[in-house]
Amino acid sequence: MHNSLVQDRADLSRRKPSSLRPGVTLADVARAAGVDQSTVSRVLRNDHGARTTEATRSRIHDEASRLGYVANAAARSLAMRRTSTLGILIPSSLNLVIVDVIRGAQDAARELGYVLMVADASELGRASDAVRSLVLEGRVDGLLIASGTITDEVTDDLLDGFGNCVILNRRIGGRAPSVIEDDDLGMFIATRELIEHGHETIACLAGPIDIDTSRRRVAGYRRAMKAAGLKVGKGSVVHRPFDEAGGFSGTTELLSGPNRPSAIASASLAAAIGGLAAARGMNVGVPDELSFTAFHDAPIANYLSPPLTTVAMPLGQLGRQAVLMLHRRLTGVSGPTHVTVQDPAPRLIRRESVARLAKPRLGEPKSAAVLGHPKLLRPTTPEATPAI
Amino acid sequence: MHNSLVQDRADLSRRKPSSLRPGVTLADVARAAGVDQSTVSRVLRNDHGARTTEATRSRIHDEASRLGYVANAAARSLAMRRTSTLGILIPSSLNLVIVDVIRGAQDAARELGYVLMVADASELGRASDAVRSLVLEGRVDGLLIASGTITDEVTDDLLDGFGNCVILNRRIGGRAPSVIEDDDLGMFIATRELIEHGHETIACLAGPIDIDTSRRRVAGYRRAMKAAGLKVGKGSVVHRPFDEAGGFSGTTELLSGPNRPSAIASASLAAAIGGLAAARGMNVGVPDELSFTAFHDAPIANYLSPPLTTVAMPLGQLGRQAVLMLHRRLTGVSGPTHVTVQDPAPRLIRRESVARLAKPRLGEPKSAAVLGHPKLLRPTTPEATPAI
DNA sequence: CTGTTAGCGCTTTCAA
DNA sequence: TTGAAAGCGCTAACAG
Repeated sequence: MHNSLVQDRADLSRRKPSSLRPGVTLADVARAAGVDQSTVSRVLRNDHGARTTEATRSRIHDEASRLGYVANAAARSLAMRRTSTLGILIPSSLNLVIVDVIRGAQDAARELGYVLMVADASELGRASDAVRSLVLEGRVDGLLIASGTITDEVTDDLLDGFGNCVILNRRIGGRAPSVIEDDDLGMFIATRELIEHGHETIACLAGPIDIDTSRRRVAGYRRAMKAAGLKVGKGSVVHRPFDEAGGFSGTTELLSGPNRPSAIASASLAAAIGGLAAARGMNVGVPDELSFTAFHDAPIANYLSPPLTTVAMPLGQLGRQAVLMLHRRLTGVSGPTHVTVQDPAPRLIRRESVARLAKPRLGEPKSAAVLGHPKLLRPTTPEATPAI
Repeated sequence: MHNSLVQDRADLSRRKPSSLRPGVTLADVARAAGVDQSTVSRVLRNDHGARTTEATRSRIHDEASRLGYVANAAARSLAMRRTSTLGILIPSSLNLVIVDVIRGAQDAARELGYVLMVADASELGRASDAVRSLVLEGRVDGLLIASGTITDEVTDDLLDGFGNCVILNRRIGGRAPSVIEDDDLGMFIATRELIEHGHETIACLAGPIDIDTSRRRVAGYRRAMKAAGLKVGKGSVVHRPFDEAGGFSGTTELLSGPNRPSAIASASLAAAIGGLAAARGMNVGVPDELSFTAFHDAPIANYLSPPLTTVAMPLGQLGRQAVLMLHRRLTGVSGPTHVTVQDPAPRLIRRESVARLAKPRLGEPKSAAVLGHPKLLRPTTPEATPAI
């Protein structure tokens, strides 16, 4: 009596122009199966103490699938006080490599039963607005921050009001949990490759000076130089944004300076692309007159002129580990709050942008006097990639 | 006894140390302001009939901001039966240009009061899973589909159960609302540029043959050829995936074929990058021996060798219009269900990959004698782009 | 093993 | 102008 009345009213008022969901609810299934909705809830969710008759159990499942029941996320979130959703804030200028991070994070999130919601860091103009709409409005249980644009200020806000976030590839005053790649090692490997090809005057095309990620990469470069007993000349490290234009500008400066390097280790892929263009513009042949390495790998590296030698970092693991850490925090499991992804080690991918230094410095001939032997590495097999 | 055991177990597993939201609710504000929560709700939302005393009004605002109140999205969604969230499905292999679409969509969404949730089309393995978690679970009010990976099958499912979606840059059997760019015009413009430089044997590096986007681009190419009275030779249109590898392979085929083109109009940017590499690999100089144009523009085009002449499409508007259309549908406002973005017209960006045909074709091999006149266009000024 | 009963935090009639 | 009350669809004690 009362019930049917309420029911009708609900149906009436629900007649919005276009209904969003199929609209079949737990109650519908319950009615159809002749049980209470709490029973349906238990069964459909495999509730722990779910000792249910096989009969009702299957009846419920049948009805549910017959009606096409899907639980409503908002209702569930409200009742459970958790959304099972994780957010990831990415730089507004989507760079070449972030997609690997996202993919890794997404896979891990799915495995743990979360939905990953990616948000452009410029989504609401400023990052703090994004934080507001995601975190404060309770759209996500936790947040991955993979954007260098987020200022320390915003991050502080975040950390104060909301502990459930982890920073990717950036360390901020040790306060926020973070997972980083081994930037130092990666850059070390790239630089070493250059050194092993006989280069001694090696410059570093670094990122913005105020980002610790950038500093770690420079550190790896310096470490390699030191290990080889090489000096880092004055002005051999230039700081520029991690993009093509930055690389162009930085490389131009390096090549115009007093002691021109015979090799450049770039701290990013995009900058290396710009650097290649700059060298070309100054008629400096790569790799004959200038060797070049890039940090991070992407398919495009294969198709540049020349194909770029890069060091591929375990970006997918970065995303995955970040999700795992976040999950631990959300579930109260203890664990490290700062991890450096080591597992798939940085991998040097030799292509054609590094050559042996043409003439040895100071009559110190390198034993393997083979000149640059650009292996004619064929680009990889085409794989399907759809249009937008 | 038994019960408390279960209880304990539950509590244990539920031990979520860190609460997700500040947790201040409408009731808290109401209590603090000494009014009912319904009043707070009205005031804070500027309810239309909100005839409220200025006194209570400001008191409520004060308390709300003092307490740092932010409405909970789940509760609101549940009560209002809408999430004010829009989803956008993007290709798992994030291409160079999708970011502009996302940005346009995001801006429009924000203006209309939506949050845009971007989801990798491979989020849950298959697109239909993504649809499930977004649409069926009611996480979004509507969905933009900007992914060619989504098969027509999945799309059909979508359309059946859920009308509130619009397809970007793809038309599917006329059933789903869609907004597309003027692919035909864009390709026409690129091809015409080639024609105006004296080329007659012009090939088209097209996308997958079964995607209508791709067909429209080819149509533009053909239209330009026809308008100039030029013939499209047999095998002058090759279909490949819209990526570097596809472009590499397609270009290789074109350059190896019987009647080698003096110019290639690529139907995507990524493919053009691969094409440039292929030409290089075959020692075919661009633009001296081969002119090249690409469809869509991105900063990287400036830094290739040679810098690519492209046609920039109004991708931001594409995203924006799609959101507007979706919003119309959600609010029951009528309007066109198929729009072609015309407003910022496709724009040809001349760089250095197109040269005047060295000498009139006699169907003879071209000597590398006369060259074009590559303008030494400097790459654009560096702009800040942060690291991941 | 299943049903009853309270909410989760918010919106929204309907009264006052 | 404001308050009371009834849900939105779901989960989670608790009782039977």
